[in-house]
Amino acid sequence: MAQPSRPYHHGDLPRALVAAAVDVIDDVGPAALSLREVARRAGVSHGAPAHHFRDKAGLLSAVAAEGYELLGDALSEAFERTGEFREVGVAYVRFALSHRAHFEVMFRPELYRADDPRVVDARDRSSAMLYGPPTEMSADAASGVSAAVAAWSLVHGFATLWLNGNLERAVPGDPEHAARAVTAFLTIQR
Amino acid sequence: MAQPSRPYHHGDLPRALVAAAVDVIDDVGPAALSLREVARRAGVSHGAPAHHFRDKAGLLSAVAAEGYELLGDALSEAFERTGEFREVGVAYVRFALSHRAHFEVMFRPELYRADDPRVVDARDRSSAMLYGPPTEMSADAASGVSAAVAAWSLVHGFATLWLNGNLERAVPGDPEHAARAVTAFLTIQR
DNA sequence: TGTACATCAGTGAACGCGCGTTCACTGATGTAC
DNA sequence: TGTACATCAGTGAACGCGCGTTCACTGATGTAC
Repeated sequence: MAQPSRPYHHGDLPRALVAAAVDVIDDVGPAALSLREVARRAGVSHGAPAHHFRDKAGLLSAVAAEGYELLGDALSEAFERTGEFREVGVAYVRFALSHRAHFEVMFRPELYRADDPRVVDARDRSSAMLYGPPTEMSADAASGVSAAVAAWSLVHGFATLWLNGNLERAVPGDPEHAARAVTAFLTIQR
Repeated sequence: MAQPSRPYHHGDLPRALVAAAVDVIDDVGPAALSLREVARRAGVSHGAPAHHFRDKAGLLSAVAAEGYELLGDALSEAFERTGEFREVGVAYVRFALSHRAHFEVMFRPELYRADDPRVVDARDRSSAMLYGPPTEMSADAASGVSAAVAAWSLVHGFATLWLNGNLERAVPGDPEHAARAVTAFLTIQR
């Protein structure tokens, strides 16, 4: 009987490498990620990642793209489920906290190729949920944009501060609950 | 006549090294900073930094501490000058944009020793400006904390998104003006 | 005024390490005939 | 059914690099006597 050990061909190494990269980032942060450690965790030789992603920026571009895709999905889902823009913001925070590695890469564009087509597509799609959710914005367009920027800033700042451990003392409870409470201070008519 | 070249003793190498570190971070970001490059820019041998800061985390702790000190100063100054809590938020954004290197280090505590006494002191002092500015908070304390967290999140998120280039399309003008506009969406009674 | 000594700041050679990248290779798979 | 060949995936040795840290040293300064 042949050993059931790993076959020579992996099957879906690109996906496995992205998963391993997320794993590494959870442990050491996005800047300290090395291709060799990713290969190690995926159980392949250290030359293998270059085959699929060319270099480190290529791999992180895939992580960022996947992140924006997941974020876009999460935001649409929240709006469709509740019909409330506020819940889109809560979903943004929930995404950041539950996909920390993706989130951290996404907002460090110097680490990957921000003009990668898949990244651009996915980013535009999730931006659309933040700037132009499928309801009418408030009367004039400029203040509508400002309102969207204010909302985005609020939830992005909350998520960032939470991930950095800056809110632990002030907001000891469940972060999602706290995020919902914090969005109550925004006055956005729609 | 003796050459007016650099004397053997520097005079204030610790200060020069922190300044060089800020310079390096402006160029390559806080994660890619190396002690050797800092020493190179300060014009000393690569062994010299260890004399004053022990290691990289030590140097970055000094950058973070200086950052929190400058931030605390900026926030108090804004409140004393205008008497408006909103202008404290605008000052927060102004600080982040004009001291990018400090700001980026401050909010990446994994890069330095967050329990360094000088860091703790300076951080507490600037936190006090965010959480307990010298006016009475709104009626009940809990919602006062939430309000402060909301305000901090808003300006922190705005600054972070701006620094990452995420707002360029939506908010093309002067960031400080945009920041002031965005804070208008916060309803905080005081 | 001068000498000896302690202290501190900065030097530069040396070390070992993990990294990214390259490249000739081998294993596995699919397809044409 | 079988054989030859092309293609793709993954290997592993090799390279050169910049890094952090260590350490014996040398230069400069201050102080005691």
